[in-house]
Amino acid sequence: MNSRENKPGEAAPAASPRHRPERAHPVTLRDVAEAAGVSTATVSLVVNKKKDARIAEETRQRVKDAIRALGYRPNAMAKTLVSGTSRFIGLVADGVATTPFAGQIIHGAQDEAWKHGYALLIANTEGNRELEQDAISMMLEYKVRGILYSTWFHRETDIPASLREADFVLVNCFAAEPGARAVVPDEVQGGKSATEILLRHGHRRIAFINATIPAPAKDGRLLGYRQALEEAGIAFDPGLVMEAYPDQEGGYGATGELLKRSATAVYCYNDRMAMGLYDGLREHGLSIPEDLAVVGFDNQEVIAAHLRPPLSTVALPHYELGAAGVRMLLGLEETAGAEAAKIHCPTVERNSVRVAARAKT
Amino acid sequence: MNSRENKPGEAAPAASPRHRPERAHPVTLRDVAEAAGVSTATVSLVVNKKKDARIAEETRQRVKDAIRALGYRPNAMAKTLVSGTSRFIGLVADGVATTPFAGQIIHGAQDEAWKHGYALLIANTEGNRELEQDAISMMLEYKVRGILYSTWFHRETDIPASLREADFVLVNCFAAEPGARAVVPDEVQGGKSATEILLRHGHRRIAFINATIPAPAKDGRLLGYRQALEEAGIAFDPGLVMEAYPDQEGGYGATGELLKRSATAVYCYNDRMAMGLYDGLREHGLSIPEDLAVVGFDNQEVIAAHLRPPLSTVALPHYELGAAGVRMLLGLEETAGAEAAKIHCPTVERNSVRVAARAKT
DNA sequence: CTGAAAGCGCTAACAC
DNA sequence: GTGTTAGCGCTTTCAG
Repeated sequence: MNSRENKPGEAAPAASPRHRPERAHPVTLRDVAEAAGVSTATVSLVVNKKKDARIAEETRQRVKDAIRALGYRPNAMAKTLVSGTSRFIGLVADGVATTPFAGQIIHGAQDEAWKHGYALLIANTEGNRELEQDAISMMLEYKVRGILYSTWFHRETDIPASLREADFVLVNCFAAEPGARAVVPDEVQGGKSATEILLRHGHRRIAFINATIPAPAKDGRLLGYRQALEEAGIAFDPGLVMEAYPDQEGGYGATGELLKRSATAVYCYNDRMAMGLYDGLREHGLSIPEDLAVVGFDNQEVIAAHLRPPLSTVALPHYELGAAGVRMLLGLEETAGAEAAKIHCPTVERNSVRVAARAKT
Repeated sequence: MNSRENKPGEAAPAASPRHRPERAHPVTLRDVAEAAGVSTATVSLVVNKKKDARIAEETRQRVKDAIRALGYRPNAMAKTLVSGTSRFIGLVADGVATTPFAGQIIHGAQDEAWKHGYALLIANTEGNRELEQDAISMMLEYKVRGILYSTWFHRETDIPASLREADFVLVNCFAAEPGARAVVPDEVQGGKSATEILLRHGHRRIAFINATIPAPAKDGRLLGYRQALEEAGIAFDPGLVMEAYPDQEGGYGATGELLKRSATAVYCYNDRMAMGLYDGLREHGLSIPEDLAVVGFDNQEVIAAHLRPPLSTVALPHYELGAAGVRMLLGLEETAGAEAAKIHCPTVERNSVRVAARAKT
């Protein structure tokens, strides 16, 4: 049935100009063995650089030459078949590839996986349950070393049944059930850090525009704010916290309310709100940071770094989440207790906070 | 060395609370065959739903039951080993996972690949030649169906030698050498569309702030601008085109120059410049679109959709690039001539252009 | 030091 | 309709 025309041994001089180099690379271990006049076992040993196996230097060289001459490539599938587990790590995401900054989860996972000799197999499920199921099945069938199950924003999730057939860790999400390994951003510390930037610059009346929609981030960032105030010996004033939809329009819309509070600084739930707030403040003829200092959250590069003035904020450690997820999967990171591991959210200072405006109330 | 304690055969009632379900799933085709009292060939046939093979309904059912009962999963590696080529498509990127919006290339490729039964194997090389080499080797060893070689911004590239060992297509980049399949955005059409938005609203004196750095986008977008003017019967005025660094600061900095040109509308090389320009214009007390209409390019969601007013722009079709790349690789898309396929850049109208300001020069 | 041979799990002829 | 069998390319004892 096979209708290849090249007489074996002939170099097949550039058959079709483009398209598949379909000469099907039939160069196998055996071919190399024959060419070098040794057995396949020997070739296997030199290919895998087994330290213990003592091969005559002369033989080794002969094999290496043959490999080069024939353009041999090991067949990873055969290798995996024998060993039983591949060098793949699966990453199923409900939308990280879609959303701007969370692509960093992929990036971090990929770098870390690579570092340990693993390749990333990704599947974007866009939240589609069925697709997700298929993706996990596929990964299982390809004998992945384990699966990273990630979400594009920090939230609780349930664990698809088939996921349990593999070694897995949740990334940027967590499950109610104890024992499921997970890594998430440390929202509380982040909120605390954000507030502390302001505190450090002498502000005492600091407003917080929180999100309206429930999420671990909403609770955590508020808690961090309160902790920071408390440690600074400032009483928590509920009147200083507002809520708005967490995007530019929400931030813009909150301007009026905010100004009634006569705060000297404001900490926004995220950078997008801060961006809207910038516009609102400008319309009121107010300038940042002189009239009001502002800090955001997320460190959404395109926005934060290029607002005028550039926005001080706290970064969501997406890259680290991906990397830590891989490390945890591979058992390189200690799994502390039953809790999800919390990744530190670093502070990024720019110019939207400088001197305390009319500080000291 | 292995110190697992479960007696084999026992259901292992939640042995270790977390970590690997290391029961190594040794359920093979043969196991199913034995359980169902048929041969492996029969099981293989029902698993792969071969239409032609006529299997007694009763037998088929018995096999299915056995499969379910044992929790059988086919081993994709073994399957691939037999067939010679996997259901993988490799995607090597120099930074798409890193950059905000270009992650859409991954997304589009993944969706399209999945649609045809392929999974995506990705590798982010961050421009590192060596890493790139390793990534390609790995993909070759895993017998990928083909490789998508992509760049995070549209540019010329050279083709790594090992890439030729596979079936490949360039995505968002192109090679000097003819015959290499490639898919890129249609910059000229994009530039033309951007200009036409303005034209359609009655503007005749349209400025263009181009980028300072050389790129296909720089040339293409300018050409499109000129074509649009020409078709509208407007003479090209070199005095109306400026150049600036293509980011917020660049756009902001170009404000002064722009205002000297007394244009009624401006088309910016990208959304980031437009964002900076918004700030500049505002400082001059000018409003958009009344005093000046503006359009951008890229449709960088976080920015364009949420500026005040929301920015009209032309989208870079990243998702489509990824999808078209896969289609081309699979031979589903006709490769027209030796040229790279050009993907249409759709127009996204928002409110930064409305009525012609002081139109008619 | 190197070769022979037995599989890894599955598919595809080809019998029966 | 269903079973037998010969590999796919590689690793790995076990002999020699």
